[in-house]
Amino acid sequence: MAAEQADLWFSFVRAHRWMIREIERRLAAADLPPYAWYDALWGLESGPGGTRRMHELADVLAIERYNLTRLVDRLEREGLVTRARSAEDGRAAFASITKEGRALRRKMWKVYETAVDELFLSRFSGAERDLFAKALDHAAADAKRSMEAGGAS
Amino acid sequence: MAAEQADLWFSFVRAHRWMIREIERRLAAADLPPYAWYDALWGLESGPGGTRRMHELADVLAIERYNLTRLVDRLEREGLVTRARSAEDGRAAFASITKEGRALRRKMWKVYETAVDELFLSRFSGAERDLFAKALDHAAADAKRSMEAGGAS
DNA sequence: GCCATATAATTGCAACTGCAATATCAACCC
DNA sequence: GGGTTGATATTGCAGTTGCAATTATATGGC
Repeated sequence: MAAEQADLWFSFVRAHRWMIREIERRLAAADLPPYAWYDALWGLESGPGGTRRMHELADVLAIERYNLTRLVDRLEREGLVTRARSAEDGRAAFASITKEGRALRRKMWKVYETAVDELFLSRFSGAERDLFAKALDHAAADAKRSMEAGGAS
Repeated sequence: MAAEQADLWFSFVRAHRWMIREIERRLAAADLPPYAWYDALWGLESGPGGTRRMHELADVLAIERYNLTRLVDRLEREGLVTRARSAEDGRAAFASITKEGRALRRKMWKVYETAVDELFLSRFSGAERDLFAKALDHAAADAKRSMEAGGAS
């Protein structure tokens, strides 16, 4: 906004904000839980046997561990996820998706995918999708690296 | 994540998350307020005479009005913004950026811009920036339109 | 084995957000 | 010109997030 050059960044932020808001609205309108639940359920379902260690899941989701703890609390309360502790490493905790969790994720995916396809992906050609996905992955990796370097100071 | 096709979307979300986190980290490391303050300050500074109506500012920032009310509360408490009510329209409220607000925004911009340039924009060529920004603006407009249509139901 | 250090998960508390009122005023209509 | 409708800004409350501990366990040096 201040510099002509930064326009892409501000378009990026704006697009993200509107997309998330509209996705949340559609999920709520279909009586489904918020977007974050989908992410967590898919993070588990995509792991071996529908299970992941907490800190690994936090990494996959790119959220903080303490927030994951409480997100999993909520999912557990709804019977979408179960928790277990490791025998080998007493510190480790695992979360697993349940049958109900899988069913809910599929239902959410229908709404979610439709919105993303219709509002977002339809704006890009196949080649553009590839190109931009690569650039964004690089940016994410850079930011993550910078976080880890700077955060450790 | 679930579909190959949706990869651009998930790259988009991941990149956004890491970028925001890293920007917040750098701001905090420089003893500066959070990212949202920058947005609000710039939203005001870019308006006529550094002033905007509340609901207009909420629109520019793409945040909810009640959140803006409280964000402006915080900014006002720090002397970065002043509030005034309209004489013509008793409902209207205006917010204006102060000298201190402008100074702080400039300081934040240095940190913010550096991060965005270094981590994000550097990943795109000039032509890509244009192309991508346009596509994102379209997606944002679509999502906004869909919100307004669906929200009114 | 014992201590210092590191890692994993969690929790307490303060700050922030979303949703559903509420208060205030404007505009329209008959 | 009084009553209904609509818009603007704000607030109460419940839910969520971030930060700074806290608890529990593992690992490496000696």
